[in-house]
Amino acid sequence: MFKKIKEPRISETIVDQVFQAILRGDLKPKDKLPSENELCEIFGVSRVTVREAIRYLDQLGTLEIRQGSTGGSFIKEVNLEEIAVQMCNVLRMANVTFLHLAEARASLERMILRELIPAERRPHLIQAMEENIKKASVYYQSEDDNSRVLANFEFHALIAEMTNNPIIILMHKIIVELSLRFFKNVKSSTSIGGSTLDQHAQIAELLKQGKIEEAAELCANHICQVSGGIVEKSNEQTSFFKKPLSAGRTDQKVKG
Amino acid sequence: MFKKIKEPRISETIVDQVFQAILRGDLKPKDKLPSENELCEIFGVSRVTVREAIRYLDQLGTLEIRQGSTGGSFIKEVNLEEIAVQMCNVLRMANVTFLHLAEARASLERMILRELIPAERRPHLIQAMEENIKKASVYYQSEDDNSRVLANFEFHALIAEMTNNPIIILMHKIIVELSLRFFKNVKSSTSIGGSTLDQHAQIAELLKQGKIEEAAELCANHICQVSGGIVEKSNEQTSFFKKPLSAGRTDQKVKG
DNA sequence: TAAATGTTATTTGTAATACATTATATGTAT
DNA sequence: ATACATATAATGTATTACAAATAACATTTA
Repeated sequence: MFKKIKEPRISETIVDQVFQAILRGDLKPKDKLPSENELCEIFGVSRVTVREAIRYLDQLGTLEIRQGSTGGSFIKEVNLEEIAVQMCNVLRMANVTFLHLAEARASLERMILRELIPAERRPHLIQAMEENIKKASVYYQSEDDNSRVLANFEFHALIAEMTNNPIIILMHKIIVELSLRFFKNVKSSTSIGGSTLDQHAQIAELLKQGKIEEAAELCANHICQVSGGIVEKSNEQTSFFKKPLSAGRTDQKVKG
Repeated sequence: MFKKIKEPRISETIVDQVFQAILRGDLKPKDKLPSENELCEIFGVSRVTVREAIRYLDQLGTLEIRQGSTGGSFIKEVNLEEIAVQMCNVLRMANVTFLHLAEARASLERMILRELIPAERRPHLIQAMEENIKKASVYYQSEDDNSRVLANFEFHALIAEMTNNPIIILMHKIIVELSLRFFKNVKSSTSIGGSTLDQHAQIAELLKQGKIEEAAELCANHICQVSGGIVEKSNEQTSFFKKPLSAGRTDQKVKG
């Protein structure tokens, strides 16, 4: 009969107003919000509340905040890269394992290669791939683990970028970003070696020959294979960031 | 050669400490953080700063905050549903159209049905689908648009849930959540009618007969078809939340 | 006794003020 | 003109105070 009343925080209503202004087009990227003090007057609330709202928008990647006399809060263009990083923070505590990531990425890239790249864009993709391979081959000779990993993921990112579908691109970015963090944690990137480069070249070659289905299949297998090797090396560290929760524990304490 | 120095906000370092405590396992779901005042003493900072950190964790879905004498900040289990909703807020400003969503979901579900559901789980899926169809057929007779839309998406969510891969499930949830918001905006859900129900039944039937490939294909086509009808009805409203940015505009104003 | 009502203590939510820090712009002296 | 000091305006943080919410306990009342 009656609905439970849940007063939203004042800052939330402010956030909403700003969002609405953006969606209406009253606020566009590069535009500057009034200063915190001005906003206090505009909304008739304290600076604490205004700042809370600004924090929210900031953390969402909506704002760029600069200090100094010409500083302030500026509306920012949405950046998928940032969103992906943001997502990773959230997912740190979810039960995501490296195998989940590998499985998802393998399927995703196979799917993209199969169905989501218009034929006329394929030449672009192939060219980009070949350039990446050329660049990467330099890194692969060096002993810099990090560069090798990055070059590897760059190759795979090319595939996602070709879709022109921001949702697909974002999903791929999230997976890559999470995978990268895994690499940083386990330091087993040594499993990315010359064979990786060879397989990348093969994929490009297959695409060139119009053997889409085979290229897609090889790509998926390639991901599984590399990931499998890594999981093996890192042994029990497959659990992503977090060991499985141990049983009971109800005391309430922070590390002081 | 040198990296620009960007002093992190104090609150950010606090957030990090809390994160580390969680990842180490010192803080588990249901645990209570010290009260804001206690945290002030622990970290030796003001309440403003502590609250800023708490806000961040809260918005990430890490905390549940309760007021009152037994209130406080409690660590919360990660909830994919919430994350998806959160993501949508971020994506409101990205150039995502309904067609992007439809394309992504069609491909995603086809992919899942094809490759990501272990054979032994298929019976569960089929059963769940049949139950959904039974439930949904009631709603479909009523004239409640909203219920019909929800029942429809529930069917498709079943597919994602069967993967047991949180990344895949999350991606699907994000797409569904965004699609739902679109429906709320354009009110053209009337295109979801009896034929939808029929097609759902067909998909379940095909799966029952072990015709996986055909089921996957039908599912994808079904999504495209329904979405196509909706786009047609909503005409130029395909642009999701935001019209494409008009050309220049550099003045700085908020709606005061 | 039991149910309704009032009281209290604790915790988060908001306000107001002050000062610190940062960064641009402007003026001044060499 | 260049280098340096200064002014200025914005965010970042601290402090104090009070409002509002909420569970637990105490009190009243039928």
